Amino acid sequence: MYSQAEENYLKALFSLSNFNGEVNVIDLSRELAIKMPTVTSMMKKLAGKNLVHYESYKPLRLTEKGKIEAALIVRKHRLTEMYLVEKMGFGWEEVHEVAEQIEHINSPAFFDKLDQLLGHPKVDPHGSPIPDKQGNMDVMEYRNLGQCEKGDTVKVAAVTNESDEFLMYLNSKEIYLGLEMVILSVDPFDGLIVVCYSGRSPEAISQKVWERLLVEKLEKDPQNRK
Amino acid sequence: MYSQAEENYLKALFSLSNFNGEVNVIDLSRELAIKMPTVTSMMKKLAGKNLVHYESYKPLRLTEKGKIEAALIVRKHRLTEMYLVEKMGFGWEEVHEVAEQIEHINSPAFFDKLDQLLGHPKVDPHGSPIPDKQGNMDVMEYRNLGQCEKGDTVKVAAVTNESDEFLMYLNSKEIYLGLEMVILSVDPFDGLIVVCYSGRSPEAISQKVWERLLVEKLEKDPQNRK
DNA sequence: TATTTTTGTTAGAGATGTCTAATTTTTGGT
DNA sequence: ACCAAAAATTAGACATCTCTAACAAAAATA
Ligand SMILES: [Mn+2]
Ligand SMILES: [Mn+2]
Ligand SMILES: [Mn+2]
Ligand SMILES: [Mn+2]
Repeated sequence: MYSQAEENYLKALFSLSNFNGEVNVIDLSRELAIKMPTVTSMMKKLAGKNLVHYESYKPLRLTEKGKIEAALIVRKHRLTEMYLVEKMGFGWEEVHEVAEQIEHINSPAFFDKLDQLLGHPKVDPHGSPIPDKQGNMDVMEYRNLGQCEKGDTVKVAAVTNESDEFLMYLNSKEIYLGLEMVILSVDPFDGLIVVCYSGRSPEAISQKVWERLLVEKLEKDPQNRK
Repeated sequence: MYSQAEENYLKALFSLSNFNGEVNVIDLSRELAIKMPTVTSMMKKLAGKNLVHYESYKPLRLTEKGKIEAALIVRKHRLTEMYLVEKMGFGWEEVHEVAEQIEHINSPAFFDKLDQLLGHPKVDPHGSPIPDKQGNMDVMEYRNLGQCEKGDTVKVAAVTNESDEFLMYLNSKEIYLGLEMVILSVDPFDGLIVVCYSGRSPEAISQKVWERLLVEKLEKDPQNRK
């Protein structure tokens, strides 16, 4: 239906859309590593296909149709990642690149099968929600580790960066989705957070790392677990 | 490494290469449904990459490098088809189109994983041999059903056409790879072959169908098999 | 062998998606 | 309000892959 290039622009617009849904040309340009004039001309093309609202010098916005089409590509990407991890035995640090390619495959039957074999999963291996077949995506209400305080018990719910270096760093620290950790201290000066998990000795987490971790805050009730 | 277009030309050249390895521009043009001038210019480009021997008005030939690259794409196609059928539950009539796309994915780890999960299969769901990682492909010595005679017992070994209509026709007749059939009669005039298999009542097979079936001739020894 | 048909090449153009250089508009600081 | 910096657009070019029209070579036929 849409070219691979068009799909990549839609997906980038979708992920850059903030609360008001506005995206600047320069941000899209940086995200895709494509120069601004190229972005501008593609935006005019997508506007012609009713996928983007475009007016000169105004911020970009996806149309309703554009949002749905983008979400459907994100769906294919995330189903692919989930299948690669759950059914084929890849690590969560190995799947983003190849999913970036497989998401452009045109075969509804193929992606329906992934979804079926996975039992209609709601999140991908990085904790991101998988949009449904209508293009609706749940908004997850996770918080940043930095928004927690000493004494909180939190559960790792998602990562906001999929680079293999970052994920391999987490692997080396034995940090994975679902892991529960207790916050021992938060340093307001350098942003260092010390946590304890899995019965290991306390571990310092730098801001660079915790900025990329989303967590769920658990009730302070150590009784009813472990 | 190579573009999707280049890969499709390589694969078509590979499959059209007959005993002497020569392919005419017009045949490649028909196979790919691409006009002859376009084919000529792509051949010059592939010759520049040392994948094709090209001389004006002479038949086309893949270089050794071209043969290997082509075989490696065929390998990806056939591993994909095998995985879709064996591990995901697709029918053999559903997989060719999507494999046509997935074969262009650039991810050695992905195809190595398919190969490993499948236990290093030697043939695909249509009975075609899967080239190894060096690009070597076995030459199967199957014969056409038309080259058999009354009384022969044969085993269906491969199909030479992957259209879903043909494969669904075979499905409807309960003909599949590995099926053994006895040839009851061969009509030299209209090419009709009557066979018996699976304890069913005799079935007439038209030339259009048997031309697309490759079989293995079994020893005439009804003793050691049911 | 001469003619016709088939096959293949050349020339020129269009669609897509990218770039750089130059210019314009908007934004932010003084 | 003015100026400088940042952001965005316009203009023009290029690579890739495709096409049609015209022409040339090779093969088939008479
Ligand atoms: Mn991803
Ligand atoms: Mn992509
Ligand atoms: Mn196939
Ligand atoms: Mn293909």
